[in-house]
Amino acid sequence: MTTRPTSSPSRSERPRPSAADELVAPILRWYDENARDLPWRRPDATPWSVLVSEFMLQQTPVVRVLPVHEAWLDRWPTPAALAAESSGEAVRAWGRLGYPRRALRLHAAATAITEEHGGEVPSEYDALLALPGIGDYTAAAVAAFAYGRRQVVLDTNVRRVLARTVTGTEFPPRSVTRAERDLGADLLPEDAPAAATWSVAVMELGALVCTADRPRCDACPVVAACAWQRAGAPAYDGPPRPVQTYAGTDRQCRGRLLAVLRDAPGDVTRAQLDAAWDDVPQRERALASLLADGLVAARADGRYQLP
DNA sequence: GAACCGTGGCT
DNA sequence: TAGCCAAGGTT
Repeated sequence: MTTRPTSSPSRSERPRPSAADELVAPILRWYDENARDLPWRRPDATPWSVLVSEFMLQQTPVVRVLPVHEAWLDRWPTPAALAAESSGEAVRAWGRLGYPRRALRLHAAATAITEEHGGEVPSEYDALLALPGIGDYTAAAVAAFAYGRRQVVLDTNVRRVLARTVTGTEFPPRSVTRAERDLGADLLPEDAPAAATWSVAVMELGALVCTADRPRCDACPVVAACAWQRAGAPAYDGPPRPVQTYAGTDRQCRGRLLAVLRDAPGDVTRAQLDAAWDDVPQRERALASLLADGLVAARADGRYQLP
């Protein structure tokens, strides 16, 4: 940390002159005392374990990921082990985590890692980003958490914490903005390992304390410095968030059809699939999309199976 | 940028 | 109850 003279131009240009000093150290201390003991955070966790966790954690709560992640690593301890099996086995092992295309992409990523990276999970952001199913967040997260690289990690937790503590709004913008990236880069500690710890610490604070609804501000290590709290915790006044309907949608229909395949030991008949959903046009549409996605395979004998 | 892609727990 | 939310990515 550096001490800036009060007359420094850089100080007057910043809305919160010492945001880094006020936030980083307290949050690191808080994390040291409050971090959950998660398998993919342990010292002996492999980059593959971290990668698998990041795929599974996309839009899925930790508690549901834990048992599937453990079984997955037991069965496929390396990318090559997964790549050696059919993608259908990955879809089956994915269970009910949701968004089963992630299982397909994880299998594809394992194949690419095996064939193009000698079986080792890449440590470079760009190489990770080029893998199937890996976008900006996951590439940064794996580089930081598996390899200790210095990366700006912006997930929904980090964005919400920064929106509140620094920007003073209850929620971040709908999509990541340049301002958020700049802020993330500003706050990131210079030292690479410290930067990685900072990133996971902010994520943890967002997951456990600075939650989307009913944040536990009484337990927050930076409540005194929080711009949102200082402003009186004004209610969110941005555009309404789109309601995510589910019942009766194609997504639910796809889920029902895939569950039939997942729960069957081998292949299934068309009649078995038909029994899972009444609306015929919707069922046809859903099955066609599952086939197009590669989540279901049609057999020559008219039956269906996982790929 | 918007739409789409699962699932289950909570309030 | 029904909306809301959970470590996003792809098209």
